[in-house]
Amino acid sequence: MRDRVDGFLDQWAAQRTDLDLAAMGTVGRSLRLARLLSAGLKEYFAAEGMETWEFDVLATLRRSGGPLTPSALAASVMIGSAALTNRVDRLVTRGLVSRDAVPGDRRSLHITLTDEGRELVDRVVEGHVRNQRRLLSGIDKEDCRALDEILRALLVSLGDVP
Amino acid sequence: MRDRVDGFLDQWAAQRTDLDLAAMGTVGRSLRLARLLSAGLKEYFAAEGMETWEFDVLATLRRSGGPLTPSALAASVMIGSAALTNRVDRLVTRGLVSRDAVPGDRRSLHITLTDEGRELVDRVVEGHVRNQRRLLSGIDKEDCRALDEILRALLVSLGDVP
DNA sequence: ACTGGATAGTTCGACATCGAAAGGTTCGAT
DNA sequence: ATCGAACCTTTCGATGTCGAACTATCCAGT
Repeated sequence: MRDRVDGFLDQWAAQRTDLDLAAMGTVGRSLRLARLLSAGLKEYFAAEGMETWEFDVLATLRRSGGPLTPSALAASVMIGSAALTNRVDRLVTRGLVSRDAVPGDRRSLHITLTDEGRELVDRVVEGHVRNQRRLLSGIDKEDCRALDEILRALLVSLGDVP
Repeated sequence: MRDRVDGFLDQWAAQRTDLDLAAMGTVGRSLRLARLLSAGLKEYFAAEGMETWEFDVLATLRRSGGPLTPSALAASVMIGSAALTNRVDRLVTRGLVSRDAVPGDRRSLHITLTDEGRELVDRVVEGHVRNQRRLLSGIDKEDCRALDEILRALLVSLGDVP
């Protein structure tokens, strides 16, 4: 069973016999997998009339259990503060979140889920986890657990720690 | 050893005790790893005075061993044809590739590496593979092999086959 | 109090990407 | 031969993101 990355590596091996390509394969597969998974997630959200970024923001608020500041949201979603302002604007327009003053610090804000926003994310997240299971259904439970542990070790080694 | 994704899952578990979050962890880690790896690659290319997309295009041409059409390039790099036109324009300006007519089919073109482009990619790819090894140095060789095989199986199941 | 430096969020301009439409070219069926 | 369908690439308009500049607010040291 060969994937597209195997093809890339074959091509490189034919052109440059001096390179050690093992790492290139692993990195290439990781990047490629992420693109395919993103596409798979997007597909489900689109079927729910939603953009991926909308779910990202709403889900971050939902799982945190309370309001978040724009800075915290931006950091969590891994985008710049400018892009976040834009996203919050549109979510406010759609009535899914609200911008509230923070008592005690007038520089800051609280982004809060509205009832409608909360109901939406609570409904959509259920199909979302089903969709994620579907995307991973090509490998068995044991491989999934092994994958998880290796990915965690790699993430930690790259500094992705709390 | 816990990563950021473990934190996300804890938050979800605290808010929604009814969800099975295993798949969410795996997908989340894959996406997060890809972002960190991309950042790590970008760092090296920047040190070489290069953008990631430039290496993508040049490397695709280099490993294929000969000219490619814009369509083939766009498919390989996973971008739209419009974006590719833009990229090729800039690479032509920098003298790294050329656009040549295809004898026998005037609809199409050949994008060809210039000598300068080929020398550049041949030099940069060596540091690139070293950099990739560095990014993966947090896990041992055996885990790397296991990771590779699981990723390949997953990619194939998602349709990423030649 | 007051002032200088940090912090929070928004606005602005530049830029890359995408989808759709357009402009040329080739191939096959009549 | 010719017409239309299929194909390849570029152009165009819209959108989303980023970095930098900007405004407002807070805090620490004098």
